[in-house]
Amino acid sequence: MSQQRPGSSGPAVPVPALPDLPEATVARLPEYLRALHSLAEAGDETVSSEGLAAAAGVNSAKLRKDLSHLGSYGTRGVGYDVARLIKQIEQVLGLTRGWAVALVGIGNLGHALAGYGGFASRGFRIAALFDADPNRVGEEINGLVVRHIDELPRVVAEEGIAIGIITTPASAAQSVADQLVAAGVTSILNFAPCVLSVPEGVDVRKVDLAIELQILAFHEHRKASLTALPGGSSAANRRPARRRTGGTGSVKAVSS
Amino acid sequence: MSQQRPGSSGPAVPVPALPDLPEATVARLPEYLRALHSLAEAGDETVSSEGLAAAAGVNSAKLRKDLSHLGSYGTRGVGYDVARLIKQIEQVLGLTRGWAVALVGIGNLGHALAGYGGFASRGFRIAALFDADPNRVGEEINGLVVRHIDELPRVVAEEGIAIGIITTPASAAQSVADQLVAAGVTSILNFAPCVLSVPEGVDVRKVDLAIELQILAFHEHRKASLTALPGGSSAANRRPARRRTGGTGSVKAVSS
DNA sequence: CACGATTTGTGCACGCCTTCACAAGCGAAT
DNA sequence: ATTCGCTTGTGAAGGCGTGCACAAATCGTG
Repeated sequence: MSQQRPGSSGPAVPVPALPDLPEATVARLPEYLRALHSLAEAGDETVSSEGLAAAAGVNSAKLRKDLSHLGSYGTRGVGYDVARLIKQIEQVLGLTRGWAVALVGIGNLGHALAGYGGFASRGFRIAALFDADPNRVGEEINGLVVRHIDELPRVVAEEGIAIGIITTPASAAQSVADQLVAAGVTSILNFAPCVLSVPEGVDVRKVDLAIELQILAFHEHRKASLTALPGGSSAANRRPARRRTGGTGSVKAVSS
Repeated sequence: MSQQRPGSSGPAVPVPALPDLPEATVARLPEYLRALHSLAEAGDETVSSEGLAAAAGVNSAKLRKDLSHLGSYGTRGVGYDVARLIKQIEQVLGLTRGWAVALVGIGNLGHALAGYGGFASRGFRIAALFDADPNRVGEEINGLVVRHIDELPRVVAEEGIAIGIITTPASAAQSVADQLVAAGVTSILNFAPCVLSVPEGVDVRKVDLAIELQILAFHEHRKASLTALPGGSSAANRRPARRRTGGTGSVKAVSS
């Protein structure tokens, strides 16, 4: 594998040579990053794969393989240098520059996201707020003034915005997505419960809160019907409180 | 924790025998459900796998396989009966009963979720709001009064709450999770950026908004470095606007 | 009744991801 | 210098999920 690794200390090289990362790994890197920041705050200078895996809620073997994909920097017998690994991951994820983000749809959720502090602390700056409703335009949230969506193209260009967040009702989402794309945005985080149609080259990630609840409901539903079954009290086969993360559980079935 | 699905209209067979659903399928069923509701509103009575797949943003073969897992109800040569399929999926997901949900942490995000209309319309009722801050207790949101978290055990029992949503800061999340579990909640949707530790049998799903942005940033970062590469203007190899959903794109690398 | 058009349901092969298990490598202690 | 304990990095195996391609089934029509 190509494990390019120019001196990282010298920020001379912007992007060494993007390693080929499995999508599953990319999705976990941010979680590792968060865990690392937490460890750094606690004063830890190094951490073992076991320790970091626990903090991130994953399997340690998986963690090691993930890190190995980006030309890992661990020291056998010791572990990983926390500060170094943070820089490495931030580099790979492209977080060394700040990203300007446009937020469209200042309703309930949009309002909350506009005021959410969790973005700024992780390299994202909400650079502009938009809405189509003239009554909302002009309102100030967290130091930002809500603009009319017609200004989108100009502001996107001015601020160098590449990422957009859609928090409009589903009925408006596609239109907003089209406008974002037309304005030059190439990554969209969609909170509206609908499928967006975008041209090749534009990335869309969807977050649907109701869907998350429905998935939980399924498991809840299943658990409920399991307890009311022949197997009797399955308390016996419960393991000694194994700790789980957001991870998936296996879905076993009751035969007939 | 009783299950109980009241005999919905007609269908003689209540719950044949919980089918063994792959987790990936479970995660997609809610999306199909949303698409189906949309089709029903449009007046469609039947839909082909191709049509439904398009509306849900997935491959038609995948859709058929997913549906086949729950003892499919399609008619060859015709398609699926929309109303019937809706009932079927709702049955499997356990949405025939309404789920009472507790929301803990009435900050920016919690406030927004408390007022979010997308839950009620999909079978979830926010039954109670909690916060630890005495200043927030008593506030009324959307007809609900914020209670102190000490009341959690009583209210959970009274309202039959099985699902909890955590929208507190990360520092408080673990403690809140413990309290939820102690009160009898067995499914948690966690918005706090941290790993929760819960006993076996409790499901946790995590939604981290900053992580979503970081994943987008990675792809954006990659796209940016690609355009600045030898290949020249890749405008030529753009396909005629292939439509994508929240789905994943493959992460191809630049070999050299 | 027979036929053709259409669409479902699924066997199969492929690729990705996960997990195990272990050799290689590093540091500390003797 | 050597040994010993610990931890990383990875080869290999297994499982899961995806997508193709096609047989089976159903409806409408003549």
